[in-house]
Amino acid sequence: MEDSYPQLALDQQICLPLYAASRAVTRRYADLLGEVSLTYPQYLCLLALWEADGPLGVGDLGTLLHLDSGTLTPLLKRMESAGLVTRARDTVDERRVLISLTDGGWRLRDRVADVPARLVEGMGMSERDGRALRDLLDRLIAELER
Amino acid sequence: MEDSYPQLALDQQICLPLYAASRAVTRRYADLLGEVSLTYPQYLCLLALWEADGPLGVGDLGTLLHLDSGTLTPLLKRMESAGLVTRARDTVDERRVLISLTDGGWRLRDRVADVPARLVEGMGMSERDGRALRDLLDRLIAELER
DNA sequence: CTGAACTCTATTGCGCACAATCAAATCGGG
DNA sequence: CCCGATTTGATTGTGCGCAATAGAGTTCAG
Repeated sequence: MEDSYPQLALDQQICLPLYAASRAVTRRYADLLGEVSLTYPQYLCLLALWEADGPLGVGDLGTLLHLDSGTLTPLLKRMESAGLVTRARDTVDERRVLISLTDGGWRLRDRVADVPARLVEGMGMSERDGRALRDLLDRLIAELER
Repeated sequence: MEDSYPQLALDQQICLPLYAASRAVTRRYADLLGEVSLTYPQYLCLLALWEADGPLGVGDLGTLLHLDSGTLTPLLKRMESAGLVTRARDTVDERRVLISLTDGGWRLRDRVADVPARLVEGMGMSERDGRALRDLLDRLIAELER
């Protein structure tokens, strides 16, 4: 066996579990969100808009979700086609496009209210471990996005 | 403010940091791997092949990296075009396609040997926290893939 | 007032991810 | 030996992610 590159061993990498876990969670969300024809990033946009309780610019959503306009623009257009949001130029600053929830977008809130609980249930993780994980990840993000 | 759906608050979700951290790490890898024209999943394939020290089937790679053939087939064809691997039917079981490293694929090993160290450096995470994070993620993956 | 710098979104192009489907090869019970 | 079930990889179609670029709108120094 080759041990000349121990630092390249697959099970030494922290990146692979992070990458695999993220995709595994996304797949689980896809199962839960398929019932209401939402993808996981679309669901995240709705979370942000429900919480903001008012229009958000594309850039605001990008900041909240760490996504850029190249991802968000087509995603938001699909959500507009699905009747979940409207897109309108800000009359004050016409560079901005304001995303607002439609009634249909608001209505979905009830239908996904149980999703977080159902997800956590499938993760088999204690409250304490969950907090520890979120804490480590938040620190990692802060460090990497400097 | 709306507090009727506390479980839908963005900062309560564990999914978002996981998702954002994974993409942040991938972006960092893209910076490091761009020098040798590798993408992050391609780099993971190489890690697996270097370690196996012999041909792997597409399915073997899929198991190791938690990826399926729909992702791997075109990815491996691109790596074949780049002269890093060869793809050949297994003469014993002709359903299988064996992926082997070329000399060019082996040569990259030296050129990326410092990547893990450079990544960890930018993550600003102690050895202990790194182990704790990997441990939590491994348990999460095991639970979600049941 | 004006033009250069800056901000914000859209577009393009490429590379994943993955569900669904398919076809070829292999295996296994009868 | 044969046929149905299983395994394996390829294909197709949709939806992200993101770098690079473009272009309209805004700001601000001079």
